[in-house]
Amino acid sequence: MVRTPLTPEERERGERLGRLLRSARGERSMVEVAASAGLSAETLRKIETGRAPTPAFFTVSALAVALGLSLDEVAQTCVLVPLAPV
Amino acid sequence: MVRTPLTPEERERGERLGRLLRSARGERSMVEVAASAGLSAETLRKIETGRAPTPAFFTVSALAVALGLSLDEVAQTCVLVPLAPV
DNA sequence: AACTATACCGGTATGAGAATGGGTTTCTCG
DNA sequence: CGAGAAACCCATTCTCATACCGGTATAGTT
Repeated sequence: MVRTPLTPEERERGERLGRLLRSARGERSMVEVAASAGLSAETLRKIETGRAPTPAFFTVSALAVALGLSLDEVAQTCVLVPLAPV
Repeated sequence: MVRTPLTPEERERGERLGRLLRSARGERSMVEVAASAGLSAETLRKIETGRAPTPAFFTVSALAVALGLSLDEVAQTCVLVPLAPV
């Protein structure tokens, strides 16, 4: 096995990331935010809809800057799923 | 052109990210940190050496957790390169 | 009704991340 | 000297991110 396919958990994580980014976008248009972050609107749409569940680090970083988000908060929101609590 | 090849600037950015992660690793071994972050040692080595200049967001996120780094600081350190100074 | 803007969707193409395995070097310790 | 760890390097392979295209749907405006 060379490259493990994405697990359902990873896809759910991507969906959480997408929902977070979309809510942060608010009323602004996809085209505007995507241009502000330096990526295509199609890519932004796929990330927001969860169809690109594991985007590149600097892509998310640019989006966080464009949306005024903290990367640490973004990561925590997406990763901190209730798994194996104490 | 469907997928633009990485520019030299993007590769330099990846090298900065790699140097930052390596210095944060300190005396710990690659195998240990990679296992702690849930990725292979080869992948960590490629990221540290800049041969994987645009790693996935959650990969860097897991590394930041394993190394005790702030994602925002990581992003700033890598993106905030002295370009076009006054 | 026609036009515009926005977003969704499927398909296509390509570059690159991620993992594996094998090989090499260097260092340290028994 | 031999064994082991640690890091580097290369080749291969699978999967996916990114981008562009065309088409569709909806809502708002004129």
